[in-house]
Amino acid sequence: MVTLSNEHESDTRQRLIEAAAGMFVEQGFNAAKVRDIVARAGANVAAVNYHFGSKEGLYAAVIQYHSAQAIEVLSQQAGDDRGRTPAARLRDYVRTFLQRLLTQTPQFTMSKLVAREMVEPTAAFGLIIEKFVWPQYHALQAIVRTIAGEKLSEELVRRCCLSIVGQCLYYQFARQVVACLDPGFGYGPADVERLAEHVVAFSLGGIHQSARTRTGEAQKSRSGHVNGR
Amino acid sequence: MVTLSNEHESDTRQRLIEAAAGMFVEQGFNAAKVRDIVARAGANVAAVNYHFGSKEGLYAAVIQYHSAQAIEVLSQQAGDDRGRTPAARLRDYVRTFLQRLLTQTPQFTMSKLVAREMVEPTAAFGLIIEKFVWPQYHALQAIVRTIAGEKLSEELVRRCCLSIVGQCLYYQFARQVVACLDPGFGYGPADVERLAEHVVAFSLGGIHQSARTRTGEAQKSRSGHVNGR
DNA sequence: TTGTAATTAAAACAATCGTTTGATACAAAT
DNA sequence: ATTTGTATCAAACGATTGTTTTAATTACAA
Repeated sequence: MVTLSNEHESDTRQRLIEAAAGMFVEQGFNAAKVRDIVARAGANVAAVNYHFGSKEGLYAAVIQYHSAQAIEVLSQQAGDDRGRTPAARLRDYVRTFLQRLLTQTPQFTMSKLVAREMVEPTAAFGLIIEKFVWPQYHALQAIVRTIAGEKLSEELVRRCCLSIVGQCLYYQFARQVVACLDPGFGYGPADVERLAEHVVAFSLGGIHQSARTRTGEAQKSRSGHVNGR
Repeated sequence: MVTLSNEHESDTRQRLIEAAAGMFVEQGFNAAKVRDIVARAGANVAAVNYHFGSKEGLYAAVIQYHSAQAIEVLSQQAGDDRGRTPAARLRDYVRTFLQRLLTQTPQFTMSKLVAREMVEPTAAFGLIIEKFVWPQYHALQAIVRTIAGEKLSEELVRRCCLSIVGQCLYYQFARQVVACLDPGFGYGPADVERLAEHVVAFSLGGIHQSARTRTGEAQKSRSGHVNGR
């Protein structure tokens, strides 16, 4: 209620949101402790309950704050797809997806919060799915469909989409594992750029192969097109 | 120390391990509370510290117990690769990987614990990586290499491997999201079987496409082989 | 300046966590 | 029978959690 159109608009409130966003991204909702958050914000313990009612309220405020920012960016990027090749659209999709997810920039905090919600859902899960996951998922579905040229069943389109986002999200979910299995990958802009190129190429090949293999007779696909023979 | 060759071998100890394994798989190490574990095991709260010293000790015992069982299964499956086509080996790899990861059978608990360690590492992380992730990773690397026919750089081999396991693990990490985006997927044996077929086909196409695109000039791959043009 | 509301701060609250204690029962050994 | 070692239990411990209280401080209007 005090959120908008209030001339005072406490500075502590904003610092709490930013500090909490960092902690929630780095440690998740449950692992992030309010005493650590207020310490990072330079505020008192009671401040979170005073300004947001509860830890959950603070989390909701964090989501709402970065939501507005993220939706704004999302809307301005959409619409310039006309004339572009389907593969180029997939490239853009994967590249921006990975950049927002993996690079350290304090911008695009929302993408990391969404990823957190996937592995450790909170009360905001439904809202996150509706406002961010579904739209992006549908956009990816459209891209995959045009790439496959209507040769894919709806089920296989879903499978391909999940394969694509699964590849990307694994690098965020399992950072420590990636650091072990691929020590050369440093999550820098250049690394992310090359990763995006791989995911795009890999997924383009995967989509076309799925379109060839068809949906029904998965059982006897031993005699398919890409077998090592 | 008291683990083997002890005639008493408390029954409570075993019940604790099994109950704890379930809780750790379902909720993770931190979210699983010892009072819930002992309740499921029908034991007293003090039993955990009496038999295992601490919650971490219980977790270590769970890992050790299912480790032995899992390594046993792993060793008996290896070695029957001779004469099989590379694609068939990838099919076996993905299928068993997904079955162990996604199906509900109390067997193969280890796979789910390994997946948990990836997103929420504990003190056992290093051991898990060394004993389970590395071997499986190397096996997959060998398969991918033979499929690509030496045309892939080592970096791209790693990328392809991570793309494959990323596709699989996403269905375990983000179960709730999958349930939203693909409500028809029920994690039953038939679902997992069809998913495996997709991941194999998708990945075979991805590997071959990666082998075509090559490693260096990712930048100008706009004129590659599979672009929608 | 004074009065009023908003904000901050120190302290404590109640609940929960992993852990420990001390008593008790039971078994095998002396 | 007594001792010793093992196992279980109810109860409580100390630490940490999110939350609340109460008073002090600040900011702004009358």
